[in-house]
Parts: sequence; structure tokens; C-alpha cells
Amino acid sequence: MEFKKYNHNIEEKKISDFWIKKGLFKPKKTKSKKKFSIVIPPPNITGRLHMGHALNNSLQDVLVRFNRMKGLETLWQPGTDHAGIATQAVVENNLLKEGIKKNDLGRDKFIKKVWDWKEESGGIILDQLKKLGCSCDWSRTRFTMDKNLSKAVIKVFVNLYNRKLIYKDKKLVNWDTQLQTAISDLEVVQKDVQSQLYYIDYSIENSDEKITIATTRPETMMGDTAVAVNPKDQRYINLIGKNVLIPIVNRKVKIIADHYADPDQGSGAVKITPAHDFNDYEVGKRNKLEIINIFEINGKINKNGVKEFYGMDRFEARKVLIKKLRENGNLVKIENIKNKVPYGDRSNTVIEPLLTEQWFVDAKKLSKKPIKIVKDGKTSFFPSNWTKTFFQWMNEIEPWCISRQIWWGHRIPAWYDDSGNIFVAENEKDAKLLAIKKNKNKKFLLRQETDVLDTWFSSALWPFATLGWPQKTKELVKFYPTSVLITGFDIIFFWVARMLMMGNYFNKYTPFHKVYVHALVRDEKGQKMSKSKGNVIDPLELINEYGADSLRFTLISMASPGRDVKLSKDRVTGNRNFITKIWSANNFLKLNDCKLVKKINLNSVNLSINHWIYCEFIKMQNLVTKSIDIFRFDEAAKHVYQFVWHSYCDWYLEFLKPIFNSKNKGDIKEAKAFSSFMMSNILKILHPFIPFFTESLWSSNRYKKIYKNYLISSSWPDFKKMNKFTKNQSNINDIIELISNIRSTKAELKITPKLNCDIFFDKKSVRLQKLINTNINFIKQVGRVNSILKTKTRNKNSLDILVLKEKMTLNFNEDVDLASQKERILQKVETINKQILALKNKLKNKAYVTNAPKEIVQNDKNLVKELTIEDGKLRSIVSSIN
RNA sequence: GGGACCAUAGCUCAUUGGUAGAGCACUUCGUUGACAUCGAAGGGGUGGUAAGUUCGAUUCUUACUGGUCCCA
Repeated sequence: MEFKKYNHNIEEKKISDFWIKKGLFKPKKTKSKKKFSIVIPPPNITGRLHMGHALNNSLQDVLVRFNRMKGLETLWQPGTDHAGIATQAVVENNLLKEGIKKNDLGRDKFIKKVWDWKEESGGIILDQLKKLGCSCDWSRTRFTMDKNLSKAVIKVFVNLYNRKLIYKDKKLVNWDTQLQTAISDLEVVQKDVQSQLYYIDYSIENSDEKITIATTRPETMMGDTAVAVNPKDQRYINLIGKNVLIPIVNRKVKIIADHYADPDQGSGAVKITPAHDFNDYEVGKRNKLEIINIFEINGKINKNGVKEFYGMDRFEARKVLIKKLRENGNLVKIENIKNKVPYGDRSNTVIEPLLTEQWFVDAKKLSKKPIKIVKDGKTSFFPSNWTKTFFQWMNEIEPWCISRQIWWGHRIPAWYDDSGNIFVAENEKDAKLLAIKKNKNKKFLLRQETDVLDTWFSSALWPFATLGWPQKTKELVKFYPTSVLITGFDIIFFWVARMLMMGNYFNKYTPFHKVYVHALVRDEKGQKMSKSKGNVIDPLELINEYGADSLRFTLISMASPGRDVKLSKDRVTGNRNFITKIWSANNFLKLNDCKLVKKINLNSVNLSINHWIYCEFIKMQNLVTKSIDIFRFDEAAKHVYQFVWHSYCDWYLEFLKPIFNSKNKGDIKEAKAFSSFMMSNILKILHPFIPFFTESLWSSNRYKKIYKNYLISSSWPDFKKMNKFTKNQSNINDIIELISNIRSTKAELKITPKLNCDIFFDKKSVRLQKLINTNINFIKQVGRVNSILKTKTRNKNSLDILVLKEKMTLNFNEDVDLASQKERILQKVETINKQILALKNKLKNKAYVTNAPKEIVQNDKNLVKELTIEDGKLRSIVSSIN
């Protein structure tokens, strides 16, 4: 009988639609009253599913499906993030292709265009998550710019402002000259680059002397307001307080003493440009220096610069300036050096420190509570070493710049009157009231702040805003705090830390109890996947080719804590084969009419192999449950894989065959029902890992009839140990050992496995005799044995082996290479004797015997005894070969 | 400069102090009844180096070497 292949493309689509149509992802009230909730790390609306998402969401789905099956009322809250800068850039570029400029449209029309784009393309990534099998409650999908979430953002802003935790300030910020907005320090990446260190002579006033300063950014000379030397630097001590003339610029500035100047760096003298360097800014504050800003917001020289440089780009200005310095003889030398240059993570252009007015969150104050929460273990990280990273950053946190000079995002709820007074309120009406109060009888015009908030500001509210906050909705009461957050380490600062700040400030409880931090998905060589390297593996391609289940199982089984996932197609292939294996095992059941027609009464199960597989199942079930509970997804996957392939398929199904061949109707009936029963429980355990395939088989096996549930809503196996089964557990394990021994002997003797043999046990113990008699059919068929001889009959092709600590004779009808067999046994004797010697030496050591635990010592003693007996028997086999 | 992590079979990784395991790859054998996307059997490791703690170290400590990453 030929079976169709499992078609993942058809089945996955069918089942996905069906789950959603039936509303099976929605939280369901349960008896236990326990809750389980996760909020999804909201993907950007501009995002497309990549391997990081696939890993992140596969892990979440394992937990969600597992807990749902365990009977907890489970919510996986989905949604997307409006991604201010990224989305604005995408829409802006699209419009440019049509020849439309953002500024020509104006703010309102442009924002409408962004919404149009969002409606059309913003949901793509969610559809991709559905393809992966994510069982989010899609009916509750939220978006950071939703009306209700926006209300929450406004409320939070106003609240923090009124408590002085948000303020406006003129400060040096990281300015992106391409995007023309401020960004936060986290959005700046320090890149190692090859650059030049320019040594430039500044001449000292009223003197022929010169002082050489070293700088990587000569163009900022135009904004210099001092030259600094270290007060301890003997070379320059006499120059402190004198004036120098900045070449080309021809402005006089003072030589000051400041510890910031490092005598070992460059020449030891540094130019100070407070408007364009964070360190210089501090020096400037300490020494009350003038601040001269020489850049426009697009990075071109402004009117504070030298006249001939007006309007010139900063990098062009550098070139021209150096040329001039060289001509004037001010340039001493140029050194090639490696240094760090700040780049914007979105624009990938050099970030310019710029003095502007921005809005800030007092992160220092908001960090206090999260630090305590994590210290007290109310939120804990897994793997725990992330705790340290978290503290390190939190303890040295800087004010968080939250204003962005873009259009797409939450517009800051602040209004200004004509005299520049600020009124922060939840709406214009309230702002007006505040303004009227302030302005008394004066007339005034109100205009709203044009800046929007950093996208992460709204993401920080995600765990409670998505559940309805500030309203006390029943979802908020039920599902906040969430059970666990699953995320990548790269957004611990961006997102996790900020959720902990906001969550703990605005709620009684911390937003999540546990944070599981997973690593990066890399290519098979361990390289980061990137478009430029061309080593990106597209999860959707893999889903198409191998099925979502294969991809999920691969990612899950490779998610060892603290390790990057090195993904290769070979891995996915291997796991696709695993699914095929189950498919084919299930076909075997179908072929033999193995059906689950009614619930199994364990007490009436009699077959030894059923006892055995049940015991093995329990062992696996407990290991998997425990592993998922402690986030060891890799271990969980390994245990179930091992059981299904090697216990259920390799042995159990093989043992079924002699039963089906027998005439015992009772045995056959039990075997048919129990094998199917086991399959149903295998599907349950596998469901969180490979949901589509398992639900598909569940349906085709009609398990719903018995369990009254779809697989997704069925209950997680929690079988208890059956004492009367355990004897057969070890019996069947012995049979497996016996058969394995026969097989390996044949293989080593180069005897084809097909060739059956007769066997005879020399000294049958009562237990062994019973064991063989009760399992004779298994030994004969699975072990390919003709008969078990009652009396010893040897021929020239007889040989002895040691099985279950007893001597067993194998009789073949074909010539056997006894010499090689002798060689083989002698080798075994040698290793056993080495082992015995090592153990004996160990036991001679008094310190060991007295200090080591009794069981360990006893164990060794027993082992010596057993090995000695084995040695003796093997030797007698060797001598009989002669 | 500060910190985190990693180094175990050819490759990717398990193994939280008591005789080193898995998957893949490899070798040999095997297709008329679940499965060649398969089965059976097998080879392969002085656990990066060096010291220390311990009766005992792959596991704990320290140093070193090499690699990855974060922060400044």
C-alpha cells in the first residue's frame, strides 16, 4: 500500500485558517484559574520576517501552546510597532519615486500617506508570523499608534512631565544630519574606522612659540574656544593662560589646564570645541568657555564658520581646510590611526553632537525601582548573566532624549504661547486652560510642539497599554503582569529596561516575572547574516521548502542558553526527516488498523511492550515538561526526538509486528489500541514544537472523537507511574540488549542480518528462562532467531557471546570466521581488565574510600565484581574457540 | 580601558564534582510489506594550555592563549 506524502504547504495553510476561524488562540477560562500571558515583541510595520523573528516567536509559541495545554488561561498578545524613523523613510522614499517631496505635501497630508501605507503593508509581518504557526490572539492585535495606545502615551507623558520626570533642555545631543533629527545615545553605534590624526600648529600670542595640537576633526577648529593641556604636563606648564591664534580662523583662544587633556595622546595638547564634542562640552562647562556652533542641521558650515566655508559640507570642509593649513605651513604631520566614530544606526551616517533643545526623560530616577525589582528577583533574567549587563547599564544611565524632529509618531502634547511658555496637557483644550491661567487677560496664540516621541517611548508601555491601560480592563487585571518576556539581547536596553521603568512606575507590579534572552541566529559558519554578505537565509523560503514545523523544530532544538544559533539547511533537512518518520510510523498504524476507539484503561493493559513503552513515555514526558519549565527548549526537543525515533519507532513498532502476526486476538486488539493511544500522546507532546503537522495527524486519526478536543486545546500529558508496569520495563530493556547483541555479533562477523541463527543459553537462570519464554516471539522475529534450543548442540559454526551476563551460543548455517571473533573478544577482555585495574587502584586509595560518598564507593566495588565475572566468562569463551 | 560569553568527536552542540553523549558527516552491510526523507552495525575525544582546590576536575578557582559580543 502506497501512502501519500505529507504536504506541508497545503496542510499548514488549512490548519492555520481553521485555528483562527475557530478562535482557538483566544484565552479560554479554565478550571485552574491560573493565567499565562506573553506580549509579543512588536515587530516594525516596515519589517519582514527574518530568522531572528522566527526564533523569537517559535520559542514564544512553544511556551504559549504548552501552557495552554497545561490548562492555564493563556494570552499571547500580538501587535506591531510604528517605527517612527524607519517608516517615515520608507514612505518618503516611495513618494520620491513618484516625484513627491514630503515638505510639499505638508505634515498632515504626509501622515495620511503613512497611514495609507500602513493599512496596505503594515500587516505583512503578522501574516508571516501566522505562517510560522504563532498562536497569538490575533483578534486583539494592537498597534503603537492606535487611538487607545496613543492615549496611554499622552497620559504617561503628561504625568511624567508634571512630576518633573520629563523636561525640556538645551543640551548637546546626538544629531543625525541626514535624517535631521536628534536620536538617543542607544541609537548611536561606535564604529572602528581608519582615520587620520592631524597635528596642527597654533601660534602663541606675542611669541615665536607654537603649540601643536592633535585632532581627528580639524574642521571643527572654526568652533574652538580653547586649547587644553594637562596641568601636570611639564612641557606646557609655562603656556597655561596664554592666548593662541587659531590658524585660518584667526580667533584668539586661551590655553587652559584641564585634566581631560591626556599627555600620552597625540601631542598632549587638544583643541576644545564645546559645541561639537561631548568631552569638550564638559571641559567647556568646567572652564566656562564660549560655545560656538558652526554647523547647520544638515552638517554644513554655518555663518559662525570662516566665510569661505559657508555652506560647505563638514567632510568637504575638512579637505579644504587641511589643504590650506598645509599651504600656510601649520600642518605638522598626519598620522594614520584607528579610532571610533559615531554612526546613526538608521541612517548609517556620522553623528554630529549638536546643541539643540530637546525633551528628556529623567531615566536616572525611573531606573531606581527596576534596579530594585531585579535585585529582589521579582523580574529575573535567563540566562542569569544578563542581570549583570542590565545593572551595568542601569546604574550609569543617562537622560533619555525622547524628542525626534520627524512627523510620523506620537506628537508631543506640549503647546507654546507667544512668549515661549510651555503648557503640557492631554489635549489642546486643557493646554488652553493652562495658558489662559498663565496669560491672565493677555491675548495669546497657542501652537503645538512639532516634535514626536521616540518610538521606544510607546514600546515601553507595551505590556500594559496593549491590555487597555489606563483603563482597568478585565484583560489588564487578568493578564498583567505578564508571565515571561522572550526577546533578543540586543534590545535589553532599548526595550526591556524601559518597559521595566514604565511598567513599574505606572503599575503596582513589574511587567513580567521572567525575561528569557535568546541569542542571534547566524549562518552555518557562525557569521552574522547580512544582505551585503549574501548569507541571509529567508525563513519564508525555508517554510515553503521544508514546512514551518521543520524550521521551528530546528530553531527550538538549537536554542541552547547563551549560544548563538548556527543555522544550516542540513539541520532543517534532518528535522524534516524526523517529521517524515512520524508520518510513516503513523502510516504503519493505519495500515494495521490501529485505532483509538475508546479511552484506555491503564489497569487492563497487559502486554509487556505496552508496559515498556508507557514507562518510557512517562520518563520522556517528565523530562520534556521539566525542560520547558526551565526554558531548556533544546533539551525538551532532544528528549522527545529520542523517544519518538528510537523508542517508539525503532523498537516498539518492531515489537508490534510479531504480535500482529500472532493469532492472539486479545493481544492484537490491545496492541492496536495502545499503539494509537501512544501516538496520540506523542502528538500532544510534539504539538508545541510542530503544531501544524501534529494537528493535521490528530485530525486524520480522528482523535478528537476520543479526546473531545482539537489537539491545540487538548490537555498536556501528565501520566503517573504504574508500579505493575515497571517489571516489564526492565524485561523489554533486556530483550533489546539481547537482540542488539545478536545483531552486532552478526555484523562484526560479516554475516548478513537476514541470516537467522539458533540460540542456546548455557546456564539459564530462572529469570532469564522466564524472560525468554514470555518474549520468545520478539526474539525470534525482531532478533531474527530461528529457534531457541533446549539442549546444547554445537557445530563448527557455533560461537559463544556474553549476553545479559550469561553465556549464549549462536549456531549459524553458514561459515563463521571464528578467529576474528576470538580477536574481538580478546580486545574486550583487554579493556575490561584495564577498567578493573583502574577501579582496584582507586579502591586502594584510603582517602577515596573514606571521603567519597558510600554509594559511589559501593558502586565501584560492585562494578569490579561484575567486571571480574564478565572477564572470567569471556576468557572461557576464548578458550573454547581453540 | 571596563565587562560578558565561548573553547568537548570532522562539523554543530549536550553533559552543573564520581567510568565523556547526541545530531549531522564518515565507514561497512542491507530494499517484496511504516519509512532509502530509511534500517542495522561501527570507527572517531590525553575535554584550548598551565597551575591550584579536591579522595577525585570536562565541570570549581586563577593565569595564559585564541574567538565572539556589549559598554566607554
